[in-house]
Amino acid sequence: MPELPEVETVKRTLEPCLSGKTIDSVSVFMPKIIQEPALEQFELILAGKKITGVDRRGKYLLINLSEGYLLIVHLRMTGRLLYVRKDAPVEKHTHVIFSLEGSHDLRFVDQRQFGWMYLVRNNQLNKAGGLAGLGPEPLSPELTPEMLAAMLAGKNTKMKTLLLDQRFLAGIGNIYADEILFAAKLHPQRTASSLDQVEIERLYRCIREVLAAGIRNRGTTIRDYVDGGGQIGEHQHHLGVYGREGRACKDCGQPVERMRMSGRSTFHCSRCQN
DNA sequence: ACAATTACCTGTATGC
DNA sequence: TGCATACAGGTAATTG
Repeated sequence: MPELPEVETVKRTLEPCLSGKTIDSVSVFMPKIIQEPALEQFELILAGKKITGVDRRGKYLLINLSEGYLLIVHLRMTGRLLYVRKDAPVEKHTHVIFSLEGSHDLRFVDQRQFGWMYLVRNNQLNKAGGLAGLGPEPLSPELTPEMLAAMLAGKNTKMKTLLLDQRFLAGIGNIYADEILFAAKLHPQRTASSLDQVEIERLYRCIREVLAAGIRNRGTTIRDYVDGGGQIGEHQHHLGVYGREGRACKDCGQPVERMRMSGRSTFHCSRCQN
């Protein structure tokens, strides 16, 4: 569910609440969420650690802890990390509770149980899932149009598939992939190597603009997504094609089409996107 | 290299 | 009302 703009919004809403707080204790109700280390170790190590900061890499949340530890969380489809008062009722599908010093908990809630977390030393983040293999951050200054051109060169993969590949760029998912291609006027089935320089520069600009707009609007809430404070996003009101099958394209009025690519619903306007 | 399918889960929407 | 089916923002593993 959450893509880069949503995870970034969670990060921004949690950071001021968590930084400097000590974790008193941890309760895990769904052991399979914890990938590493063993459950007793997970709870034992976390007790007494202080949270020193919160970062994001792709769709991963990185919670920095004292003594060189790092808690890595991936929300997958329906995961939520919520900063809530300790006296708030424990909602359904609450799988982990971090009891913090003071009045609040950090709770991990996940209806579909796809999310997971790793606790590692902060020099061993290669231990956690696909984190080490992530491509560049789409919004970082290090990504230039020239670099994007080099990444696309010689690839026969279709653009929709490529944008979903976390090793290509980190953090783009099904909604923003469709929105980026619509903004860039590129058909989802175009192959990477077929883009000319003008199209690459347009793609570069649209990747950054679309993701930045998602962050500005505090993420897209279709059904489940909320930020660290439980607030829904607003970007669903600004979507060009995603979820708009049969409705008029905002640019040309022709009905938006839906197809299936890489097993995912893919929306596009066949008049605007070539 | 690239594409397509399945699995992991629960909940919701749709059609009959 | 019940029941079956399809689908949902992600990723990893498997097969072709």
